[in-house]
Amino acid sequence: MNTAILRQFPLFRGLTDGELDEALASLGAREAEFNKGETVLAAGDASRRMGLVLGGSVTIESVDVWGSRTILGHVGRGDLFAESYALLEGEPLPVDVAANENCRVLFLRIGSLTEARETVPGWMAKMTVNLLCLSARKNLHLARRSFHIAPKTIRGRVMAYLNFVSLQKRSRSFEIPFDRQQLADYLNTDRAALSRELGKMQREGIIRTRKKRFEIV
Amino acid sequence: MNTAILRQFPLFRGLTDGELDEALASLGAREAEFNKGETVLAAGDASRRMGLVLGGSVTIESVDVWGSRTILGHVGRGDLFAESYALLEGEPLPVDVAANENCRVLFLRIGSLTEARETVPGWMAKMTVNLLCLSARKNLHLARRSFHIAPKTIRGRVMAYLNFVSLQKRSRSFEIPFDRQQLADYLNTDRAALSRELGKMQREGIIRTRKKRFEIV
DNA sequence: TGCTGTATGTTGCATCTGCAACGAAAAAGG
DNA sequence: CCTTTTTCGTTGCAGATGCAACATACAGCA
Repeated sequence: MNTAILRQFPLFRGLTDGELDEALASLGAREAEFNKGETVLAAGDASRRMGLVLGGSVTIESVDVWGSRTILGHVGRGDLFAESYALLEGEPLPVDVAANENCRVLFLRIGSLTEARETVPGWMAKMTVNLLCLSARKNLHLARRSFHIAPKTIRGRVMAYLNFVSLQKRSRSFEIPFDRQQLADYLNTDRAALSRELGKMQREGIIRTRKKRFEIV
Repeated sequence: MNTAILRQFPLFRGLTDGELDEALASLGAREAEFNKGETVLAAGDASRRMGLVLGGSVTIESVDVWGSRTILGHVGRGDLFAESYALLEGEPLPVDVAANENCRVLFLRIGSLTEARETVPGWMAKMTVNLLCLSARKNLHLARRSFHIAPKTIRGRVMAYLNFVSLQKRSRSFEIPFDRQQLADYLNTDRAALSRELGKMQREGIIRTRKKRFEIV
């Protein structure tokens, strides 16, 4: 395992070479490769492992009792998955994780981070802080999206989202990181209906848009 | 400040008396009372404080540029608010926090928890772990709700939610913690439309329900 | 018991949305 | 330059949803 590469990831930020080795050993680090379509973690898994995507990407999906599959999100290089479940006892994984393309994953049993102990090794203190930051950031994104989806009309959602990006970029003219289909998925709506509403908003002079570029009038 | 009471809260779990005192001092703990309706934290606040509700409850709300207010959530005794923003630099608070009723709040500047340091005091290690657990748990709830709201029809949302509660309680018959209005709010839909759909599902024999009691057939 | 306020069910209606299908435009690839 | 693929806009239509208004059931209380 190439520790030089691992240290690039936020999860291991600040760790010395020695600490990184200790950490990997203590957390039962195990690297694995998956081909596109293979199952990385199955729902119900109680092995308390989280994953760090070293390369490629995985998909979080849910299969309900009727067999219909819902994509809940994508996780790319450098990002974690199943970390909340790995941390909390008694929370079985409610979703499946599948390889979105050929990918490499590092599994870590991070449950031990939360066990009470007399003295805390340096690597553990640092990784706990790193995990806390990552968790807080994921929290921010989840809360933000939940806010953008809250309005019951497509127009309301579009406004909430564009308003947010505009504030973030400090400009009334900006580009969004989504194409139409992705924006529709993010806003939990239909692409055609989204296009229709965007067209209507343009005709009303509220916004101007071409492709990923938007302007709020 | 009554430290005996504070130690009941998960945030301070495992801290000794001495550690708790140190922690409160180092984090600039400040207790404050608010009357119903008063602003606890205003959007844009960059003071990097998080809040712990000691008594009563507060409301997270957002006011958009048109002045319309949206309730994003309630935070009750023992729960935290604004912790993700307090932890992450450069993330201004995007929402308002207001007193839902007369309440007492403990403010803490927890940003220092993430600063690199040579030696980590005991209280800091413990509180970091506690915060990590709380953050992970909040994450779980956010992800769960986002999953329950993902279906585009009311029926789909109801099924997703009831399916989850049923699995959690390991029974096809159970009570939910929401009344109709609250369930509608949680599922991001209209109460009347929800009632209509529940009635339809009953006539179709999919479920049986009276008040908060549900049975999946 | 009777009164009152709250929670829940019901319904009409205008509107919105999902879905499917199609064509144009742009991008990608030879 | 041409072909193929992907992205995007448009539209018809059936069905779902939000909203408002009202009826009913139920619980708390004098």
